[in-house]
Amino acid sequence: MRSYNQYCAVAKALDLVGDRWTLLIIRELLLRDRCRYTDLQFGLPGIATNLLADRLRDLEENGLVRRIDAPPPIATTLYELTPRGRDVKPILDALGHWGVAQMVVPHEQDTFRSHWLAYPVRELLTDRSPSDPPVTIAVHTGESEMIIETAGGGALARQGVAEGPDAVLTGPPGPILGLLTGVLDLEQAKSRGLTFEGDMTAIRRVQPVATRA
Amino acid sequence: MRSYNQYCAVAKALDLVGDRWTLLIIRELLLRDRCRYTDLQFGLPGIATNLLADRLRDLEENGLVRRIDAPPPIATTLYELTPRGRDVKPILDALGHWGVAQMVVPHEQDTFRSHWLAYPVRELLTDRSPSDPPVTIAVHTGESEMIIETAGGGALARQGVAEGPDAVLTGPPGPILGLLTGVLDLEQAKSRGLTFEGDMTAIRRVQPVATRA
DNA sequence: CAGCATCCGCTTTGATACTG
DNA sequence: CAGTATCAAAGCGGATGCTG
Repeated sequence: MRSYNQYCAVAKALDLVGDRWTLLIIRELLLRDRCRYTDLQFGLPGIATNLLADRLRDLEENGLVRRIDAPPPIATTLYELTPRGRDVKPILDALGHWGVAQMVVPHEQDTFRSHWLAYPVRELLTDRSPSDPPVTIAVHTGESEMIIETAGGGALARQGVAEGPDAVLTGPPGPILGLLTGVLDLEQAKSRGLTFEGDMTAIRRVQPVATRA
Repeated sequence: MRSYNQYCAVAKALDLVGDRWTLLIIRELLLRDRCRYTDLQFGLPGIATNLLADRLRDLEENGLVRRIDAPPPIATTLYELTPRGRDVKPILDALGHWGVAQMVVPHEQDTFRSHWLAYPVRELLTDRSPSDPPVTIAVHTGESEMIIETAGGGALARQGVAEGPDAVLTGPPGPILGLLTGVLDLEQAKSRGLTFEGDMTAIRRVQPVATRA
């Protein structure tokens, strides 16, 4: 809880959420809503367990996180954001929007969790024909199945199993995002480990208009 | 340049701008445009000089900052943001927007620089009667004079000397912001060191509508 | 097993001093 | 002015141990 000691709005914000790992903890709580300590650990590969405990304590003291002692049937502590903590979302959105540019070249040793897809999908993909019935793309990458759906003129990702998807993407996240964003064409993506089934027009529909392969 | 090694847009952004002091350096370069090493030091009270040098090197390597060797008449190095660096602005805006809530209680040992007013003024103040001719408020706090002006339905702060301002605020930044935001009334602000001259209706005009004292 | 606390080697930070 | 050099202290990451 070191402070910059500057009477400046940005510095005051960073005093509370600028420590290493803190914004990523809030990312997890935003993406997964209320969850357990172990869920947070899973969603934050690389964090030391004492650091996670420390940060959660700090966040609780500062009123961004609330701790819920679930009743006997579950008998575990759950963590969730307070309203003030949820207000951090625009900061993460801005970071995500700026950070997607850094994802085009996936790094070899990067870890990955399925639910992280939410940011690039929302920031990068679109719906080129919003008046047509929505399309569904099943994505098999990481630890759990994800669904990408067109909605409200854009595209959203959520966890779940698609019934009768228009397309199915399987493989590592790099070529999957590469194909979805149009940075890679189908052949390039396949050569990097992607398996594709279904209708390519569903893919083309969500590709961003500007940056086409 | 430690990385989280997560294939996630937010983590990738934090890999580049998440280190301590980095976002505040970008704040300075955004607020002051191109400036010298010493100007940055002045705008970043508390930073160690080696850290500033390290961060500037990292930022340059990552393509966010450009170094300009000014020709003989000036004969000094200037730093400025690249387009990619300027794209960080929405992140700082989101942080500033969220962080102003932390400014209502100024801390005793906080340092202050006049140009930092830009964030709370833009985020907090408004123009309650945009159709009327604009008002000007001179602010004397910190090391240089600032002008607050209504414009485009809101209020902006910039460095400069006002000619014939509608009001003049002098004193520490806490009560000045307190009065401007309506958290303090004139008597409370005066008792905390504020000196006020001019027309209170100019102050009331920029006060936020929701949180009135 | 969930939820930490402790210990330890290493890196980063912050303060100061010094140099071209 | 624009940094580099040095060094103590704090923070971090990894491993392990403890408790309900």
